[in-house]
Amino acid sequence: MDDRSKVISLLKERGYRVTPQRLEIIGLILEKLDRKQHPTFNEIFNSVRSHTPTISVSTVYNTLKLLEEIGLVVSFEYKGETFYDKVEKHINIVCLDKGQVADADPRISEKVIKSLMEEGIEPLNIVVYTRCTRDVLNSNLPDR
Amino acid sequence: MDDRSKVISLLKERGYRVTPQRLEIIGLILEKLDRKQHPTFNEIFNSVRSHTPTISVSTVYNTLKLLEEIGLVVSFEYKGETFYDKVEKHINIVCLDKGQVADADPRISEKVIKSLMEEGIEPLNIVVYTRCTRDVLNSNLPDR
DNA sequence: CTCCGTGCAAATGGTTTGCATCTTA
DNA sequence: TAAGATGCAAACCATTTGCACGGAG
Repeated sequence: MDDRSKVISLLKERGYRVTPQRLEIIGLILEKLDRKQHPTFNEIFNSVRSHTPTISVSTVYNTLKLLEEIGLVVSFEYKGETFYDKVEKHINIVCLDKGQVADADPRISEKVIKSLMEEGIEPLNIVVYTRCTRDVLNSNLPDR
Repeated sequence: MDDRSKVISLLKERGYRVTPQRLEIIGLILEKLDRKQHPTFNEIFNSVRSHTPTISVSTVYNTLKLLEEIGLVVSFEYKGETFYDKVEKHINIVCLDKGQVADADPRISEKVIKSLMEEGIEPLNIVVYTRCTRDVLNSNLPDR
């Protein structure tokens, strides 16, 4: 069962309705996250709008909040914008110089998360702010 | 030489003027950070205002940005608010349930920062979002 | 005396809210 | 058909901007 189907049954389970708008948003955000992107609200809103021009901001906001609540995505804020991300455990590196966001090397993430878990901290999302150099961001440069 | 004096000479060095407003803000924020607080913009603004009622929002914003630039503080955003913090290396735990912010146990922070540095990442600020339990936040519960 | 900094008010931009209308279950 | 979702516009709130005035160097 893929993520999309999982989310749909989760929605039904918890008494939320499955609407075309929600399906559209779920499909698009999963697509972006699969590509290792860290989409902002506006990026998500714009791609949703390009498919469904009448959809409203409030619907997209509500849906994203819902998806966060049911554990499909996590979010964090930077420079006044909300970024969305997959729940899968990893570290987000925010480059203070360029304002870019990228995943840290999985091996680093694994090590750090292990340290945290050993001390009883279950991280849902980790954001590390740094002055980045290319080699830190590795090959995971954001492609937006 | 204490932090306050260091900042003042840094300002002069870089050609920034030392104004009574800046001194006031620097004094108050250092006081809060020394108490292990994680003040928001509004908390800082309000205490500054209570001492200097005519100071403007823009001055406080400008000064905080300046202090971040010269490396006195770091900041991160959560639920639409900006939190300020000391630069000293440590991990901030944000509790998604209660919206509280607290420092992680120094021993955990040390371990995690060591892992990051070993991989060439120099963290200026680390924020871990979690569903907190009292024992994770330890004795470092925020006192605001 | 000259810039830089300040204060004020208006503008901006992301997010939320209220409400009438529509739709899922 | 009834509770819940949607779309729209207005409201909100944190932050930024423009500009005349004031003070640090």
